[in-house]
Amino acid sequence: METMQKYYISTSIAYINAEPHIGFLLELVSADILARYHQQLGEEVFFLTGTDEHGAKVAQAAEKAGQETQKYADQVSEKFRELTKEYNIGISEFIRTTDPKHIEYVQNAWKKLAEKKVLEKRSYTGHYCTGCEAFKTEREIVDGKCTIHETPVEKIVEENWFLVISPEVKAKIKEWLPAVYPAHKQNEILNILDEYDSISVSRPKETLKWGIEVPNDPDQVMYVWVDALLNYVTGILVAGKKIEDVWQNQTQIIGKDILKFHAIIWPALLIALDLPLPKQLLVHGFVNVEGKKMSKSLGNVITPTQLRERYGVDATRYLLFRQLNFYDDSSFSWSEFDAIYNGELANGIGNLTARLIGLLNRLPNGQEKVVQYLKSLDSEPIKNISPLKQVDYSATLQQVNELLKEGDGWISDQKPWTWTEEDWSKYDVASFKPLTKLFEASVLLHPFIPNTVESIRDQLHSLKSDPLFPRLTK
RNA sequence: GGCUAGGUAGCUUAGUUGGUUAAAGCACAUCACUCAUAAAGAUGAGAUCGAGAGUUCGAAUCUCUCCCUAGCCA
Repeated sequence: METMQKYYISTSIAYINAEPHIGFLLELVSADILARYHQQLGEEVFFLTGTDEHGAKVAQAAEKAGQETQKYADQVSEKFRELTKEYNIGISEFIRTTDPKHIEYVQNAWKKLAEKKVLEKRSYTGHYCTGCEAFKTEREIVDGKCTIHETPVEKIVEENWFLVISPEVKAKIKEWLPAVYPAHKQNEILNILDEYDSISVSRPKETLKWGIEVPNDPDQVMYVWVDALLNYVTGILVAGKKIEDVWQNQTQIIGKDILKFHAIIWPALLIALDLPLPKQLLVHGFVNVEGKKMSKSLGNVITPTQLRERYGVDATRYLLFRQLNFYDDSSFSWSEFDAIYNGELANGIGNLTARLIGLLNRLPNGQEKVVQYLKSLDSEPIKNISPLKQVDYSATLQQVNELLKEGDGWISDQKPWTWTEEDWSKYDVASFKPLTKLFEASVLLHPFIPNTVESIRDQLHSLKSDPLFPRLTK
């Protein structure tokens, strides 16, 4: 028997020191679109997301909230899980780095790293910023303060475990670079790669309490990134599956801020653990708001719930990929979202569907013919030419709009509302172009707005129309 | 300071290896229409393609210098 082609897609896991915002929503939806597209292609899809819950910042946030750390983590993690439900994100598993299975695997993995002698204990002197959870270089410190957080850095001398990035590992990473998209990110990695021979991967317990203990060295706690990255493996175990059954044909989606970790530490870990490197690493940009960086202090944070309340789930999913540049930084603006909502969703696909159904109702035995015709259409060719195959979201939506335009244009040209019964009898439903175009568009749209595509199908089957996207009035 | 990406019509963007009047959508103006969610259609106006210099018969596209934006690294 032929085995199904497999597809493993993951987002980065969200750090729980803040609540979900539009940036993480974008990442979740981007993964969901690819997951649904590969399901359309008949592949067996495993889709993982989750929360990253260790590190000093989480402990601090919990303390500030006056809560026990684990309770705090439970609570914030739940908000991210709710987000996946709110936006119809079809995940297979939601991994939490405080899951006992995760912790157990990470400790075993560490032992394996130790056996392979890629870990070394050394003394380290540095200036640490708790805000960044990282040691800072002299340039990054002004007047003894971190330039990002403007809080004092501490001078620290301590014993740390280091992950050695050997020349062999570097060579393997270089070979793997074509997996990184967009391609220009590959150069960035090459530059960074030369600068690291080893990376500190643990901290003394007294400075970092909230984390996974280093096996056989109870005074040390793992650096959050070692712990966090392994979620991509442990998520499979938590889902009750075997690693080798899922760990094939992986696509990982991350934000550009964590490229370094995914392009150096992560491959180094995988190589040491004898696991293949990901097939594809997609790196997306940041979402700014009206041209400015989104931040709590500016008070311009856009939440997923605000978007849903204004546009609804599917419209938001569409707008995110129509208006924002996934692979670059881009700027969110309410007025742009409104304009595209009205222009392409209400006036475009929504209106065409209603218009089409109105006309098809004039066709003698219309409903029966339409149902039969739709049944006979084959969606295979459309799926296979979808630019989603090249992970090109915006080209896909552009194609959708061209199809809809063709459909609308045909109606305006042929003026079927002027046809007599005799005229109608000359047309069979298969040559009614807008119906075909709408069908093709809906196949391409399915991964983006699955519920709406379902409604379109239902409305065509019943030939009763109901506005898919009610116009925004202001 | 080094590196990466970007700077194209009011806005958001396309522009493959240099080649005829620089493309699309939104917004705008005019005309026409009424099957549809006060929607759809046609036409038009709107760009010295960040600045300068160079290579070339010819550059938004290649080279150099500079300016601005975002980011990564030291």
